[in-house]
Amino acid sequence: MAALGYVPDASARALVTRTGTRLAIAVIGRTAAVLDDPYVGRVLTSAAHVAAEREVGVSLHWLPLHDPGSLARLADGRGLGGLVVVNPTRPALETVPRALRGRVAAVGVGTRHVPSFDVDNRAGTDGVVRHLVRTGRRRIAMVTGPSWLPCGDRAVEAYRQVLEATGAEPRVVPGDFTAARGAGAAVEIMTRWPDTDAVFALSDLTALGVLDGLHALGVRVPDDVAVAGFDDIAFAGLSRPALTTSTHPVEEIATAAARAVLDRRDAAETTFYPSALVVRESA
Amino acid sequence: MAALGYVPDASARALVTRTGTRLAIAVIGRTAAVLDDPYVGRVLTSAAHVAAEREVGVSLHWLPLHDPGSLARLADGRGLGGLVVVNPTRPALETVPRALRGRVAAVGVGTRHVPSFDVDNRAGTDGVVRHLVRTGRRRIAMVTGPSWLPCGDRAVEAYRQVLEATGAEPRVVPGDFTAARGAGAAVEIMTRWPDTDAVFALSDLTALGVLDGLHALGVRVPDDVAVAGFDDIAFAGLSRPALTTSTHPVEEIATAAARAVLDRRDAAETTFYPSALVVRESA
DNA sequence: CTGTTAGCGCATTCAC
DNA sequence: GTGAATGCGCTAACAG
Repeated sequence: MAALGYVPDASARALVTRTGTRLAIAVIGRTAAVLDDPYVGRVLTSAAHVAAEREVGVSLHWLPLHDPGSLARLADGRGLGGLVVVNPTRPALETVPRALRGRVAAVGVGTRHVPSFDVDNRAGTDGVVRHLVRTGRRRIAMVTGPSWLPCGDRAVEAYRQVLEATGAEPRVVPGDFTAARGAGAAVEIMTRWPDTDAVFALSDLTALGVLDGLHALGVRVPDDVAVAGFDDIAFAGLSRPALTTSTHPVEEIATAAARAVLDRRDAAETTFYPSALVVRESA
Repeated sequence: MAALGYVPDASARALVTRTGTRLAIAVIGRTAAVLDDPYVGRVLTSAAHVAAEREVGVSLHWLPLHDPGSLARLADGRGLGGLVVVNPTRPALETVPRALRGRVAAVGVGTRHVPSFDVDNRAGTDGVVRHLVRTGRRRIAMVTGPSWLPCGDRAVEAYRQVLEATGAEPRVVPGDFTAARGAGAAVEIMTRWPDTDAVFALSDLTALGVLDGLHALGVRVPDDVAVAGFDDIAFAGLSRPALTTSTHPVEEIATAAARAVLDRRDAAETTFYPSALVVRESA
């Protein structure tokens, strides 16, 4: 039959199975940091590409962080073939209705019922901070992500552990993934701890902002202070100095999440993807 | 009835109207320049957001440039609620079947049957080049886009006209929208015309590459040579020196194109969106 | 286990 | 004009 070029009609199937023909991508958070994040575009692009093979489409939903009902409302809608939640919080995931079990995946932390496809932030951070230590840095500061993002916890923990091993005090400053905050964080760090010799930001955009902030302070990178980012966004290699960072297979992660949902494969509770150090000029 | 919260079922409607529940985004070209272009992500994000309101989804398709049949094959598939073609060539648009008339839009050049939503490249280029002239530059070179991209023609034409008005000779070098090519183009330009005092690239990524190339040659920007880009990508404001460019409402354009298709509004043959000069440090 | 049938929710058609 | 019937292409439930 397939030899005759038969292709099932997605709409008809969706109608009768009451299952919908679209894959919703829900991004938690509506701050500028999230809206402008190229990361979301990469996830969406990969998902839309996977969806194309299955005759379904993807839709994008930005959900407010502090409205627990919004995810449930989205998931209740008809026409939903599946759901991929980006950067979820665990409480938010608890609100997805049972009916969607097996058709939900998370890019970020997951729960017992929602399989997670995520970057191994712990190992990634460990790799970056160890690189800083290996190249002679000892007074290393870290700019974190938004406090509500659970994925940042593992990274901060890894940073603390490496520093503890070297006997150094942690110097943690809160960030929000924006470049503007990076510039501010740089000033804050150099004011509080003037002898800082390295800054690790949990976001490339923030790291680029740190580069800017340090430049404005007259601090040379990497001579005086090394700077490292996280994610390896497209521009990381184009900044001056080119940004040392850790690269993540975002496309691969998003593709796997989309496939897991569309193919109703029950994935492992958590699948970690490697974070790989990319040494450029800034550290 | 709507007061009772009635929402039509998209799948059922799609089934009976044989019209599909997804909006396909077809991107013409499979070169690295297109695949890595953040522009596509922005278009897709906007389209997916519009689609979300309509209970439909979007799918993404990268079409080879030299396979005229690919667009027709895509358009023939069922499940297609509409089609938005990004960066189309006119011959490619001619291949979309009649059945889709009224449900196709182009982001880029259009045809009689395919309404176009596009940046006013002519006015944008005019604005940038005039700015260079106004700030004292006279020997201005231009790095174009891929030759097959029709949208570049208007820009090159505008560039030539401004230069003609100043009595200067055009210095046009072919580009491909990549940063790597920008670096190469910079070398090429400074070799062929060593007295060049400004470079305008029809792509920010290329302009950033030009910045790199000039830096390697020991040329100071903007003191020796001014550099201007086109598009105002996210990183344009973060490069050093920050890139002077022209900003485009990509989200607005993509949203309008998606709406035109999904709402079956017959749009004007061409809708131009403004290109607005953003003066930063590089020019 | 194979073959048949009812019906998903809507738009279109036809009868009135 | 308003209202009932048909069928889009498929899956699930059922009968043989």
